[in-house]
Parts: sequence; structure tokens; C-alpha cells
Amino acid sequence: MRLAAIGPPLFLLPPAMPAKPTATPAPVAAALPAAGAARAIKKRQPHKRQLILDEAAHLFKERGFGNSSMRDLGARVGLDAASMYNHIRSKDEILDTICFQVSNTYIAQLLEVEQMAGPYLEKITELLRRHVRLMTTSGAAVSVANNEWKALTEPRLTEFKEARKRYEKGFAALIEQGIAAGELQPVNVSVALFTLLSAVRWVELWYRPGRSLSAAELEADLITMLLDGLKKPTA
Amino acid sequence: MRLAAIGPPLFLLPPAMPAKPTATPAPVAAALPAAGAARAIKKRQPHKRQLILDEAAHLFKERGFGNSSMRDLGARVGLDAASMYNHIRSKDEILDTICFQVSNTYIAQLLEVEQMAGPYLEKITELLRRHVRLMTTSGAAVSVANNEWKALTEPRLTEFKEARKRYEKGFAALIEQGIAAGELQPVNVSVALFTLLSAVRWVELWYRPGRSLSAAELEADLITMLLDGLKKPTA
DNA sequence: AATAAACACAAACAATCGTTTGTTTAGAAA
DNA sequence: TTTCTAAACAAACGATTGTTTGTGTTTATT
Repeated sequence: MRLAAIGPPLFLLPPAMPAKPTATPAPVAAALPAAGAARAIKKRQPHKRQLILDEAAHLFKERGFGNSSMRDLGARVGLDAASMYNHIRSKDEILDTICFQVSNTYIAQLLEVEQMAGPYLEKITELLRRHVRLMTTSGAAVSVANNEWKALTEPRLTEFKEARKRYEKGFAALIEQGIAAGELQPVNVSVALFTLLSAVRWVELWYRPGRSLSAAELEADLITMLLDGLKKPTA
Repeated sequence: MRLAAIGPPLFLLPPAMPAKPTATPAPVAAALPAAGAARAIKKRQPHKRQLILDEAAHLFKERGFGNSSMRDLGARVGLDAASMYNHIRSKDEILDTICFQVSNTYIAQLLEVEQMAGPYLEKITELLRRHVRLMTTSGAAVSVANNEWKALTEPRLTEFKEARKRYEKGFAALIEQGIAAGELQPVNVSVALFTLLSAVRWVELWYRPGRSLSAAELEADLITMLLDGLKKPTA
């Protein structure tokens, strides 16, 4: 019954507090100012802004948006709270940027997969694989987009929800078509969708680059388990 | 591609904002003062305290602990913020009570199932079933325990994490034994555990008593999908 | 060398936070 | 009645919140 080698405690799927990685790859599309909300301020050192965003993603993931102060964030970045306002517009804009970077990436992945050829089962697998991959490459940002989006302010809150719904509808359509094609079990589409999206969420909380399980192995195991089930076929 | 009948938008498993139900069943074990943290203050009207706790669970679920003020909560309860301090010790105590009510219930369910007879697959199914059932009966509290426990203060934060770990270890042991007995596929135990616990989490965000899918149907579909997989066996 | 822009910080702003205090109301116990 | 106490509110507490202002320092451009 060894659990230690693998996991940060997961009671009922809680955001764990990882040892602060001090540096983030952040492969989400770099801070395009999300339409109508955030205009960049970068001048001399555009990397400072990204540093703030990365550190904010980790802070918000660990403590939550509402429980994190700008002074906390400043301490992590190594800047006075006031100084950060040379690089960002507001605390809200930070959250906005993180959330929409993630949602834009997810939408882009959906569009790509939708245009692929091949059976629906392969499309679903590929979309799920990319979904998981974003978690392993941009875990903090994904975590914030998943857990802290409620703190977005109003027109953007609605926009985010709409983006989310678009992603879900696209994903659900693949499942529905897969069922119709006889590739998948005839389960309730929404139950299947939510279960899939939900099932992979622990990755964003658990995965750290140094883990014994590689990201590729994780992807494979996870997808196999979801598509084939835990139970051993009675054959 | 009808998704509407079933679901609140689930992008990557976000806490949805439900229409405020105005009344909660709250079948978690009623507010035993968690050891060393909360001593009840009830005098004349002990039900007022529970009303505050119920309303807090919904508020914290919708907006998050850090984004919810005592004045917000008071407005929902129909009381001045100050008046609530006749019934509760502090804002932290509210969160503490909610989190540990949930974790205590989960631990109790684990202990019960561990003592059952029968194959491991049945034990796992039963534990999963009770796990889901607590979400459908105490969704708001479960959601808060899952998402807001990070805001607990220190010694209780550690206690909560330990309770969570105990639950996980017990659950993992069942899976490991099931694999050893040849009842389950030989997957990585932790991957299986986290995937199962994670997969059912959308229920806490999606389920509402008035849904077209009954709680029982939901339980059945969900468990079947996780144990048998989404893919249609190529037979 | 001079100018201007980019950036950092100290100090302070109003607003809001959780909570305490003092007082009043209302019902139960004597 | 009188007495006691639970419970509600108004007002205010100090602390902290996000953010602005003013001023200085660095750095690149002319």
C-alpha cells in the first residue's frame, strides 16, 4: 500500500501546495492582451510582466485569489506592491490574463482536433491528451483558471463562461458522434463529458516535473483507464 | 448535441454558480464542535447557528472563502454581521466546522465499508457510491471542504490534511487489494485512486435536487462508466 | 552631455475587512 | 412584577485591502 511515491495527498481532489518551483515554463500563448480587458504596458523589460503573471499563477493556486494580496505577490516577485503597477493594470487584470490565456489555448486545441481525420475515438483521445498536456506544462495557470475564475468581474466573467461552454459543447459533440458511430458505449453524453474532464483534473494538482511517473506515462495510463475502465473484463 | 438538459457549464470542471436554493438539507453530522477548535455557543435558538453554517457553505462555494465577507454572509442570513457573533466564534470557525464535518463523514464512511464482507470490487463500488451520495446531499459543504480548505489556519490545516491522507490511504488499500485479487486491472494504484476521486467531483458542482437525472441514476451511470470505461469493447 | 522614458519605492489614499463594544429589545424564570 | 439572559443592532476599532501620487534612480536615446 505505498502511496507516497506518487502522490500529494488528495482527499477528494484538493489543490495541493507544491514546493514552489521558482521558475515556470508557461507554454500558454504569451499574454496576448485579451480582447477588451487588458492592454499590455510593456516598455523596457517585457519579461517582468510575465514574471509577475507566473508568480501570480502560483500564488493564486496555493492561496486562492481572494486570500492573496498584492503585497504578498510583490514579495514573491521581489518588488514593492506599488512597483508592479508599472507592469500590470490591476489585480483583476492579472486574473483575467491568466484565465483567458488558458481558455484560449483550450479552444484552440479543440479547433485543431475537430479538423483532424480519423475515428471519433482517436479525436477524443487526442483532445484529452492535449487537455492533460496543458496541465503538465502550465499547471498553475490551469489551476487558477479552473478554481478562481469566479472572481472575474462582469463583462469578462460572462465571456469566460461562454468560452467554457463552447469548449464543452465541442467536446460533447465528439462524444455524441462517437456513440452514434458505435465506437463508444451508449452513455449519457453529459455524464461522460463531465466525468472525463473532471477525472483528469487531479493532474493539474498533482503533477510536478520531477515526478517518477513521466508526463507521457501519466497521459497513457490516465487515458487508458478512462476509456477501458478500472474493472478487469470477465473474460 | 443537446447538452442543456443536463448541465451547468463545465469547462474544465469549474464550480458553477447555482441558483440559490434558499434551504439546505445538510445531512452531514450536525456540527459536533471539532476537537480543539470550535466550542458551540448555542443557547436559546441553536438552529440559528446551523442556518449560518448552511448559508456560509453556499456563499463560500459560490464566491470562495476569501472573497466572501461577514457582511455578505449576514445579508444572506438576514442578520447584521455583528449579530452573528452571538452564534459563531469567528469566520475561521465557520470554515473549520464545515471542512471537518465533511472530512469526518468521509472517514466514517471509509471505516464502515472497510468492515464489510464481499469482494474488493464491491467494497470500492460501495465506497464510491457513498462518496457520491454525500455530494448529492451536502453539495455545498463538500464543495467548500474540497476547494476552500487551504484557508484553514494552522494547527487545523495540518489536521485536515492528515484526515484527507487517511481517507486516501484507506481507499488506495482497497484498490491495491482488488488488483492483487485479480478483480481490477493492474494499473498504478495512485493514478487509479486520484482518477476515481477526481472523476466524481463534478457531481458536487452539477447536481441539484430538481435535475432530470435522479441521484440514483447518476450514481449508477457514473460508477459504471468509471469501472467499465467509455470505450465499447471490441467484441 | 542632455533628454526622456522606464522603473522602483515610500507614503499615503479611501474602502473594506473581521471583530469588539455598548446598548437595547424580547422572552423566560423567579 | 422583577430578574436574568439570549440575541439583535449601531457604531466604531485597528488592520489590511487595492491602488495612486510624488519623487527619485536607472537606462537608453539623442
